[in-house]
Amino acid sequence: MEKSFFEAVWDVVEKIPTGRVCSYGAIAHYLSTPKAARMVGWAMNASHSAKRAIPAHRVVNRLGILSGKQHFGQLDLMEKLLTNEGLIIENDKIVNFEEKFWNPSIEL
DNA sequence: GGGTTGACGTGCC
DNA sequence: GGGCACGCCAACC
Repeated sequence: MEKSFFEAVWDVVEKIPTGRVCSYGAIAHYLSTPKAARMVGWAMNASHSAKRAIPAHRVVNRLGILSGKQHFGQLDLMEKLLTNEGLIIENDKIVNFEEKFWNPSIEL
């Protein structure tokens, strides 16, 4: 019973340290499928069905934009969560994105 | 098996 | 610098 892509993505996402963020592309690249960044986002969409709690708010696109905030129910929720973890959000974008960026390929 | 989808990324205008 | 079009690949119907 091999883990599906979703589970593999979730496994990586839930390892993102608090106060750190990651991009879909970085996760996809870590899974040796750099072109499949869209699948990571899709896995996030399916994270609601996951048994474990997936910190999907720590996953943004490569620009550090909270592209998936509309999937959190409240548009303020994702930003609020990240801000609560010490990140700086401005116009739905992480200001200190590069500073807080967490690359699984390097740090994991 | 085939077409559609999607919380992306890159390139081009 | 912002916006649009194409590509990419796995899951879903």
